[in-house]
Amino acid sequence: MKDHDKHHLFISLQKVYHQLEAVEEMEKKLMVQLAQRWGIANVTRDLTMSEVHVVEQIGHAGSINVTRLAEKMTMTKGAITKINTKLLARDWIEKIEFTANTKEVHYRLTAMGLQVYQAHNHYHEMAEKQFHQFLQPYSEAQLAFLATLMGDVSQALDDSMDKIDRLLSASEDSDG
Amino acid sequence: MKDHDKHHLFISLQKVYHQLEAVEEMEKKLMVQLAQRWGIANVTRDLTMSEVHVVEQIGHAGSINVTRLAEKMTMTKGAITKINTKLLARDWIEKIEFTANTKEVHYRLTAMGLQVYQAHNHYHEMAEKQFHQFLQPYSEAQLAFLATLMGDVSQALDDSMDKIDRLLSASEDSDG
DNA sequence: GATTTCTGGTTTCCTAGGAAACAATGTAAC
DNA sequence: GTTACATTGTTTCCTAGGAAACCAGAAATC
Repeated sequence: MKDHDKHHLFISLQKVYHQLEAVEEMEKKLMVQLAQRWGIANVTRDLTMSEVHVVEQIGHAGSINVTRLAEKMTMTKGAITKINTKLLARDWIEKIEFTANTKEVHYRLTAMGLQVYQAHNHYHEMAEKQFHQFLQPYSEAQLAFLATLMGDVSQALDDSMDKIDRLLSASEDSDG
Repeated sequence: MKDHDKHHLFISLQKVYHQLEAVEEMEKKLMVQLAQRWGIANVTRDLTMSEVHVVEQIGHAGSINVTRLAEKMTMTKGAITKINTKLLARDWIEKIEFTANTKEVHYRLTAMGLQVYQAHNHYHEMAEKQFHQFLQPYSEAQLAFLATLMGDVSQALDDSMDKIDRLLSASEDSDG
C-alpha cells in the first residue's frame, strides 16, 4: 500500500471518529424525546446524557458508591455528586445507608430508575442489532481479522497513552 | 462468527472509542506543555484545544470567516467569536478588512500564529508516522480490506445519522 | 431607493463539569 | 486511646461553550 493510501486511511479514521462524536451528540437529543414518549416520569428537557449513564452504571452494578462511579465514568467525584443530587430529585435513585460504614454512600435504582435503565438497555440492544446487520456482508475471515485488529488497536492506544503519560510527568518535574 | 463473538467485537469497538476520547483528553494537557517548551509566545495554562484547532483551521484555509470556522468545527458562531477574541489577544491571528464587504470578518494567522500552526502540524505528522508504523505488520490484502471497511463504516454512520435526524424532526412535530 | 429578508457576527444568559479546598469518617501507628 | 494519615463525599469557584436574542450589513423585491 502506498503512503498516499495510508494517509487516506488515516484521514478516514479521523472522519469516523468525528462521525461517532456527532452520533453521540444526536443520541443526547433523541434520548430525551424517547424517554418522554416512553412515558418515563420526571423526564425534563434538562435531562443529561451523564445522568442516564449514571443510571446505567448503577443499574449494571446493582449498588455502587460515588468514587467508583467517578472512576467508571472518568469524571470527578464532584460532578457525580451533583448528578446524583439531580437523580435523587427525579426519584430515580436512592441512598443505601450502611450501619457499618457511615462514610461511604451507596446508591441503587428506584423502581422508576429501573424503568429508565431498561429503556436505555433496549436502545443499546437496538444499536447492537444494527451493528450485527452491518457485519452481515463480511466473510468469516474478514470478521476474524477485524477482531484481532481491534485488539491490536486497543493495545497500541494503551501504549500511546502510557507514552504521553510519561512525557507529561517528565516535564512536570522540570517545569514550574 | 458466533453472536457471542460479535458482541465481543461490539464491546471492543466501544472500548477503542473511549480510548480515543481519553487520548484526546491527554493531548490537551500535553499540548500546553509542548507549546511552552517550544518557546511559543503567549502560551498560558488557559490555552484551549479549541483555540489550537481554530489556529489549525485558519492556517489550513489561509483566511476564513467566523461562520465557516463554526461549520468546520461543529461549534456555534458565538463560541468561535469568543475563541477568536482570545486568539487576537494572544496575537496569533489578525483580522482582514475587506473594503467590498464590511459585514464579513476574515481572519489569518500572524507570524506567531504560524509558529503554532507549524508546531501543531509537526505533532500531527508524528501521530501519522506512528499510525504508519502501526500498519506495518499487516498484509496488502488486509490493508485493502481495512480501507474499504472504513468507507463502509463511514457510510453506515451517515445513514444512522439520517435515521436519527428523521426520528427527531418527526417527533418535533407531534411534541410541544 | 425604500422595505423586507437573509446572512454574518456579537452579546447575554445559563449550565455541565473540572479543580481544588474542605469536612467527615475510617484506618494505621504508636 | 490518641495522633497521623488516607479515603469518601460535598461545596465553592470558575470556565468552555450552547442557545437564543440581538445588531449590522448585504441582497432581493417592489
